[in-house]
Amino acid sequence: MSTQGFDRAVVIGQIGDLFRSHGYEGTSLARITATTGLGKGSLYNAFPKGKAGMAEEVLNSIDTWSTNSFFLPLETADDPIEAVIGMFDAVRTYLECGDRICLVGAFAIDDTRDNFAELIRRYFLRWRDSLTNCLTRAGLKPAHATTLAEETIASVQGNLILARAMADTETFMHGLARQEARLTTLMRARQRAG
Amino acid sequence: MSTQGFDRAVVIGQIGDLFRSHGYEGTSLARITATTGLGKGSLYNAFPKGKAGMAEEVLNSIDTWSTNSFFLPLETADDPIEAVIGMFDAVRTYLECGDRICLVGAFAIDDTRDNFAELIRRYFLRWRDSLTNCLTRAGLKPAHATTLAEETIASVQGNLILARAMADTETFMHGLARQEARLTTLMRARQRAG
DNA sequence: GTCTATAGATCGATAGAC
DNA sequence: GTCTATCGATCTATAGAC
Repeated sequence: MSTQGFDRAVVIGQIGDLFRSHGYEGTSLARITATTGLGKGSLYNAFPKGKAGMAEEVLNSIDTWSTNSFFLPLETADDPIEAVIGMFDAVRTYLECGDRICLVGAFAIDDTRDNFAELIRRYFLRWRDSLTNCLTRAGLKPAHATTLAEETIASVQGNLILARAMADTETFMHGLARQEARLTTLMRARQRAG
Repeated sequence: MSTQGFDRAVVIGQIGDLFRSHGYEGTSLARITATTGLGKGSLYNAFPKGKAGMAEEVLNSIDTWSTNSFFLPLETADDPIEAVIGMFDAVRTYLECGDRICLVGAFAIDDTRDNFAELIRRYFLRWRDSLTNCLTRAGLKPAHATTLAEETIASVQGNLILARAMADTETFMHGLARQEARLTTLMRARQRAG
């Protein structure tokens, strides 16, 4: 039975935020019990695979959220420019203007990656390919679109690190705004040309 | 006396690589003794402040290396274009074409940052300002130069994450090459105009 | 399903022999 | 200066009462 006395989605969100703050290794079960209010018994009942299982579910929930919020819109929206703008808005909201990190990217940095390699790889491939798809439908050449997509994702991840390192979230917002303008300008130029 | 039976620089390099692979929290003293071949007694004799002290020295050694390898050249070289190319070469060498991560950036991601905030902040500010300085001397407007400098650092950090996430170092090399071409093209244009 | 108690390993750090 | 032995705390995970 799945008659649990707590909201699984809420708990997954809380655990995700712990991973964001302390990293995978730095997030102890003691911290998780303190934040969620659940005992270890409840946690292991809900997540039989322990901490690794929790991380997997957190990553999957991020994937689901991203799919609904911008992967699918990028792949199917009638107006590609709107979809790109929507992606930047979603990213800004999700990353709280640079205060919050991208957990998938964070896990990719050290050997935490090796434990979730396929999930991480799929996530970034999907992001790149859905954005490439969108830019292509806007009239850009596929090779150019792929390059732009990779540069956009790198821009998000890099500006996040830079903003955190300099303790200045405006750095993140400005960097994202420039990249957004770069894409929309190119798309609008194609729109006028076509 | 500093009569130690080992090469301190080598040990610092080994510890730095451990931090790169496992993160700060994930790097245990057991791992450090296994890799360096030094017992805990030797380690605490050499680093009285323990793991935090080791991390501080690792970060300082990276700062020193970067200062000599590209901060100072960016600030003083007669030929700004050469200095920018030299910076990209140094970064490619240091990060082993994307196989190795930037430890300062990695520490900036989670709350490890809080323990080394000033060191991390100073490092990225110096990088940004020395590159801005170089681009300005090449004839670019200061505001534009600062923006380009931030975008370049973000590009390095972001392409590193992207390459690791997709398990493809070519992504990193291509991203870096494009950013390098972007900067040198702008500088050469100013050179012809001036 | 949730809790407390606890196992067994490992953590960072220290003490003391040599 | 380097080692081994060990401390007390903390780690992930499990057992068993309720």
